[in-house]
Amino acid sequence: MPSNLTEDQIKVIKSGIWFNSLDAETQDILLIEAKIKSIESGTRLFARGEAYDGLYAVIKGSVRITSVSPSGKEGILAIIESPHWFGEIALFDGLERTHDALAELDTILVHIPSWYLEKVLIDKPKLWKDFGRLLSQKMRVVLVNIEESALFPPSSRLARRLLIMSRGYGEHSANPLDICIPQEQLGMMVSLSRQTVNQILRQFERQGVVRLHRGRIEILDSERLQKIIQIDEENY
Amino acid sequence: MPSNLTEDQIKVIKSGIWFNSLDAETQDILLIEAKIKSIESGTRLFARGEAYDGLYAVIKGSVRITSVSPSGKEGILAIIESPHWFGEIALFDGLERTHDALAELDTILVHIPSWYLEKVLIDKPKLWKDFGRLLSQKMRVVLVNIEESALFPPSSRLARRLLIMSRGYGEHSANPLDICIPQEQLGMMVSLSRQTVNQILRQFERQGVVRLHRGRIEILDSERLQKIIQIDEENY
DNA sequence: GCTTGTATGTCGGGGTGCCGACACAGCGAA
DNA sequence: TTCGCTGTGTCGGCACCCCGACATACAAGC
Repeated sequence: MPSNLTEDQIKVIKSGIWFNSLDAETQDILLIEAKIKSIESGTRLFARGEAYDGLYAVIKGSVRITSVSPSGKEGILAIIESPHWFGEIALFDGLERTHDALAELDTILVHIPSWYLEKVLIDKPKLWKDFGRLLSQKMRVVLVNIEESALFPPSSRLARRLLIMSRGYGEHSANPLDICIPQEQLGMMVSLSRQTVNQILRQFERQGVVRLHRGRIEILDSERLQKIIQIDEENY
Repeated sequence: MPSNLTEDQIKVIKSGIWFNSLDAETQDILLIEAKIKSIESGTRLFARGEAYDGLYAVIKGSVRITSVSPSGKEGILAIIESPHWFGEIALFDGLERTHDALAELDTILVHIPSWYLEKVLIDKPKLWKDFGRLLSQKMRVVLVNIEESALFPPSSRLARRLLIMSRGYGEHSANPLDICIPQEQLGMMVSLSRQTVNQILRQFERQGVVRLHRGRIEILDSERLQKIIQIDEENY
């Protein structure tokens, strides 16, 4: 398997549900021209409006997908972690990037350049379906987001986000139960101020479902948290 | 061209940018098994959680894509009008419908059943890319939505929505300049109460950029409206 | 140790969007 | 015409979220 990646890196990539769903041959072919890209914490990978240059997957660290308003407000769309892919929206239409991508920590990425993707896709047009699955998967996540922020109260939005993050976006089999993120960033994800986030979290803590630490939130009882959400939403 | 559609109906379908971008042969093939579906105003076409059954296009009338919270709150994701397609999210993953689809008026639809789509896609896997383009197009719209509601003030969100609707989602070449929708529904799209929507609209009216009617909003000066948005957003 | 920087906990004030309420206007049906 | 329905215009009170401010706590570096 001619590739620029180490055994371990390939193992990480293959642990992702989506990549693993591809047949073995396709997996190998895609990785032929894949390059490792290491970026330091805080570095910008790409910015909104830049040209599409291919797909990325996170091997280690995490990437924050954000957008900034003219007045300087920042909103976090998502935080991409270990075996996940991103940057596929522009794959189909070739248009510009919609968001900024920033490394949260020192981060290692795999990059498949667009010229190579195009080449492979000419040989294997059925692969379009697989990339489409990747896209539709994200679409569903994003639609849930929209619905939440439109229909649910702040506390419920926050709690839902905690549960999502604790499940590691559905791919980590182990339950980390620890969410490593400052409260302010949580706020940017659910459109709440840091203070409000803190207030709600403290309430959860008083109810015994989470424990708060510096830069970290520990989920103690995700089932009770679920129930709290339900009650919240019904009386809204 | 063996088809169940009338000449006029086919003409409407072909006036859509996306469908028209397909090569002529593919267009014909897709329409072979297309069926016309007429539904009365207020009828539900499908509901969240139902099985995927294929793609739809609006010929006449309009379809409201909504979701309802447990407490009964309703949010409007989009209103699909004349030459537009919808229902393609589930095409890739085969999962359930994410939203309810309701006819706003007496509506005529084209339906391509899923079994036939699958058949065509086996012969023409490159078509996956085209459906992916459709999906990514919607993804971009949805992402803009998210950003707006997270970062911009209510007045700006409302104004943006007015401009989008006046452009007919970018496909009507003519400028209708008339938006036929009650203020309450506008509110459901931008997460504002009817009263707040009214207040903002009246302000726009005083500034001379719109005129309000019963169930209708007339855009008088879309450029000035644009400027108002900018100013709004910068001082938020 | 001390210092610096970053994250958390908490308070009070101010703005603003939501809600209930009510009047009224346009429009179709009896 | 007179209902009745639906959409609009408007007001006041209330809740709640944001923001500024400040104290505190933890972590890393010198």
